[in-house]
Amino acid sequence: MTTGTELPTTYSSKEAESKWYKIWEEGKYFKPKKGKQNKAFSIIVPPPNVTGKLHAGHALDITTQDTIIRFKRMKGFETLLLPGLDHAGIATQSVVEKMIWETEKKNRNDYGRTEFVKKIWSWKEEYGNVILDQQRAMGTSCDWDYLTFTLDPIPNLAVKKFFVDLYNEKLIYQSDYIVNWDPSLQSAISEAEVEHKDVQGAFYHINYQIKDSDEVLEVATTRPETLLGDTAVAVNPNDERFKHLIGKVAIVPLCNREVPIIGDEHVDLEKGTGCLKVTPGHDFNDFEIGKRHNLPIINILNLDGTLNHHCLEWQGMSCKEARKKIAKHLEELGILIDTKVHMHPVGHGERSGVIIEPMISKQWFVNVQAMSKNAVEMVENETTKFFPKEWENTYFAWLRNPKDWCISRQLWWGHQIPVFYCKDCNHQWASEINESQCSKCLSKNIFQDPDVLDTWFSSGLWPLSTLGWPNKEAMIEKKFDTFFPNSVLITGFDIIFFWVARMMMMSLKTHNQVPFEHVYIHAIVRDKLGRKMSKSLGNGIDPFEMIEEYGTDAFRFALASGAGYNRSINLDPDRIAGYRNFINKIWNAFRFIYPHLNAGSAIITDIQGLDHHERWILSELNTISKQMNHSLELYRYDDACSAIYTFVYDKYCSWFIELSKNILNGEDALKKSRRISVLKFIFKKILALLHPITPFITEELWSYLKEEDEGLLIIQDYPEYEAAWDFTTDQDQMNKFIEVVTAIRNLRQSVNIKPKDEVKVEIFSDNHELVVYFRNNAINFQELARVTDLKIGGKELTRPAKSIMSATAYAEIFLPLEGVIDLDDQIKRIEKELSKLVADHAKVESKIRNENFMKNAPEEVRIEVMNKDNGFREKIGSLKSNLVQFKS
RNA sequence: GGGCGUUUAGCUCAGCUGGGAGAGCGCUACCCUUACAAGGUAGAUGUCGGGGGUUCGAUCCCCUCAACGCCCACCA
Repeated sequence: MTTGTELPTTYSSKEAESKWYKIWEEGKYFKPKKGKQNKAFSIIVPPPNVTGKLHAGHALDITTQDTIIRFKRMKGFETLLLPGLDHAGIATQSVVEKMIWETEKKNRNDYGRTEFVKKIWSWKEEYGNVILDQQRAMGTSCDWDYLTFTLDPIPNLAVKKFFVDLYNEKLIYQSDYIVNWDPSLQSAISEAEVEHKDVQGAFYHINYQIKDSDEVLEVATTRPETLLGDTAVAVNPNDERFKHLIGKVAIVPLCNREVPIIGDEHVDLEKGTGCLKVTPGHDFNDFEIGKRHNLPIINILNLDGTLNHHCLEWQGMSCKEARKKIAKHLEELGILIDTKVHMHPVGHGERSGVIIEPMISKQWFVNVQAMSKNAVEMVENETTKFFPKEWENTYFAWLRNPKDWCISRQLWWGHQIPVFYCKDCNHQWASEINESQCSKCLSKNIFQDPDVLDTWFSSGLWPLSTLGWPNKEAMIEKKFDTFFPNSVLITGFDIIFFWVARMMMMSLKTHNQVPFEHVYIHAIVRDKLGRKMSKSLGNGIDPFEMIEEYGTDAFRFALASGAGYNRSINLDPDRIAGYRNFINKIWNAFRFIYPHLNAGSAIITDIQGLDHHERWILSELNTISKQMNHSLELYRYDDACSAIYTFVYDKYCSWFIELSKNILNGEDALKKSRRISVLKFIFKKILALLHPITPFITEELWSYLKEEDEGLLIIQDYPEYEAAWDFTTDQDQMNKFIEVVTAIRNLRQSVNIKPKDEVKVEIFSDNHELVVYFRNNAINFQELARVTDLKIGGKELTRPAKSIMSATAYAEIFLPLEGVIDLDDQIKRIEKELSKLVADHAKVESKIRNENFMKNAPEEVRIEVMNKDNGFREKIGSLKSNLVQFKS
C-alpha cells in the first residue's frame, strides 16, 4: 500500500460502504464455505413483508444476526445467513386493493380473482424489493442466491405437502365454528391476530318475561342488539335466587322468541345480575354453552358486520347503530331498567383495527394438541434453548394451553387451500397437485376451495422450505442436511407464538427435529423516551436517515451496544452520534499509523523481545479477545461492545499510542520498527474483533494494513485468547504507572499549570522494584505528564519544601513549585481527599475488627480486605504527615 | 383476574454464582499538545424505589408494600 495521499481527519462512511458491499457480494464472500471448524452455522432471516420498509426493529434484527454470522464465519464455520420475503396475505392484498381503488376506482371483484392476483404479483415485482436493498445497506452478509419468497414454488409445495399429510391424518379438519370475523377484511382471522382493547361501553339491564308467569329475569349485557340471536337464558344452577326457574321458558324481547332457561356453571353469580342471555352465534362462551345444551344457533349478522334478515326493523344497520336504537326502543317498552357505564375489553383486528365479530362460519383448523406438547418438551429438555431464558415462559404459556389453529382466510393473495370438491358426487379430498377430475367419480365438474391459508402457515414451514423441502433435488442443492436445524433463530418477542411456536411444532411434525438450537429474543426498539415507535406518534427512527447521517457502522454499533438480555432499547440518536465519534476515533488512530505503513511488518516474530509496554498491550488485547468471544457466544452484544470500546479508547489510544510517540520520533531504528509492528499488529486485531459489529470501516482500514498474501478481513481468523500473551506483571506495573501519571496530571490542574508547561516531580516509595520501574520509565513521565525533571527515591529522603503532593498506596508524589503556592487551597484539596479515604477505610476496618468476619469469610476475601487496609493506611499516612507539614 | 418484568448518577442503561457502586451521553474547568475539537486532560453528581428478614457482610437472596411497563384471559 502506498502512503502518498493525505487522509482527511474525518472518516467518510458512504464510499467505503457501497464499495465494500459490492466487493463482498461479487466476490461471493457471503456464500457458505467450509472452514477450519468443519461445522455449519446457519440463521434464517425472519422474512419481512413485501409491503415493508426497513424500520428500526429490522435494523436490530439484521445487526444481531449479521454480527453473529460474521463472527462465526471468521471462526471458521460454514455460515449461511438466509434471506427471504413474506407475501403477508392481508397486508399486501389491502395495499393493492387500496391502490387500485385510488387510481381506478375499481375493487377486486371488478377484476376477478385471477386478474387481481396478477395485479398483486406485478405490484410485488415492482415494489417488493425495496426492503432487500435496504437490508444490503445495513451490510447484511446474506447469501442472496438463497433468497426465497413465501409464494415461490417450493414453499408452495411444502405448504401443500404439510396440509395434505395432516388432512389425511385428520389433524386438519373443517368445522362450523365460532371464529373471529373481521368485517372489513371479510375474513376469519386467528386468535393471535386479535388485539383486546378497553372500550367504554355500558351494561344494559333488560327484563326478560318468563312465560306463564309474572316473574321477570333481569339480564345484563353489553350488547343488547345480539338479543335478536338469543336462544337461551342461563343462570348458575347453584344460585338460590334463580334455581327454581331452570327448565322454564323465557321470552326474548322484541322478537318474542321463546327460549329455555338453563343452568350452567359458567354463569358467574357475582357478575352482572347473575343472569346471562345466551347468543351462541356471536359469543365464544355462549357458543360453548350452546354446545353443552344443544341450543340452536342464530346468525344475525351479514359478512360485512351489519344486521341481517333476522333483525326485523333493524336489518341493515351496523351493530353500533342498532345498539343505540334497540336500547332506546327497550327503554320505551319499559324493560330497559338500568344502563351502567362499563369499561370492557373488545377484540380488534390487529391489522384492520375494526371490531372483531365472533361469528359462526365454516373454517379449516389444525389440531395442534399433540404437536404443541412435543414443542413444549423440546424446550423443557433444552434441545432448543432460549436466550434470555425467561422467554421460555411466554412460549410455554401459549403452547401449554393451545387452541386449535384456524388456518383459512377468505382472501385471494396466498396459498390456496389444496382441497377439492366434486359437484357431482360431493366427494372432498386434499391433493398436492392441481386436480382436474374427481378422484372418486372422475367427474370434471370439480372446484378448489377458494380460501387461502394463514400467512403463518407458510412461515411456520420456513426453516424447511427455504432449504428445499420437500423437493429432493432442491434439498441436495441447498444442502438441507448441512443447514437444518438452524443454529439460532433471532427475532423479537412479539412473534414468539405467531412464529417461533409454529416453526417448532411444524418441524417436529415433519422431521421430528427442532428447527433451531438456540432462540435469541432481542429487545424492541423504542424511542428515547421509551415509547413504542409508531406512525401516529411520528417518533419512528428511520434507519436510512441514521445511515445517511452517521454511517452504517455507527448505527450498527449503537444497536449492538444496546442488545443484551433486555426487553427494550431506547434508541437516542445522540447515542448513535456518540458511536459515530467512536468510529472516527478508530479512523484517526489509523491516521497515526498511516505514515509508517511501509516501515515495518505487522508481524510479531519475537515475543520475548518485546518491551514492557508492548507486552502490556498484548496482554490487554488478550483479555479483551477472551471477553469478546465469550460475550458474542452468549448474545451479549452489549458486553462485547463495551469491552472493545474501552480497549480502543482507554488502552490503545490513550496509553499505547501516546507511549509510542517518543519511540516513533526517536532515533533507535530497531525499537522503532518493533513498535510499529506492534502498533499495526494490535490495530489489525482490533479491526478483526470489531469487524462483525462494524464491518465497513474495519474492512476499509484492513485493506491498508493487510499483507500481500492476506485476503479480505471478512474471512480472517477471529482473535482468540492465547496463553502465551498473558503478561500479568506488566499489566500490574502499568496500572501503577497509570495511577501515578494521573495523580501528576491532577496536581498540575489543581494549580493551573498549562498542558504544555514542563514540571519537576519527585516520587518517594519504599517499594524498591517500583522505584526501579519508575526510573526506567522517566521518558514516559515526560511524554505523558510533561515531567522533565524526575527524581525517584525511598521514603527516608526529605521531601521538597515548597510543593504540592498526592499519594497512592505505593508512592508519594511531589510537585515542587517555584512561585507562591496557595497553601490553603492545597490543604483543602488534601483534606477533602483525606476525609473520603478515611470514610472508605472505616468500612474496611470495621470488617477486620469484626470477629465473625475474620472467622467466616473465605480466605481470599480476607486477604483482599487486609491488602486494602494496608493500601489505605499508606495513603492516609502519607497525606496526613504532609498535611502537618503544610500547616506548620 | 393470571403471569412476566422494571425501579441504580440529570438522561439511557450495565452490574455474571452475595465481599470497597460502573459505562455512554450530558454537565463543569482548563487546553486548537505535531492521529483525532466527531478531540485531549482533570473533575462533580448516587439514603442502588420504601419497609422487614437471612447473613460476619445485601444493589445482588427471601418476604412485603408502592409506582410503572408488557403479555395472556375475559364483549353478561
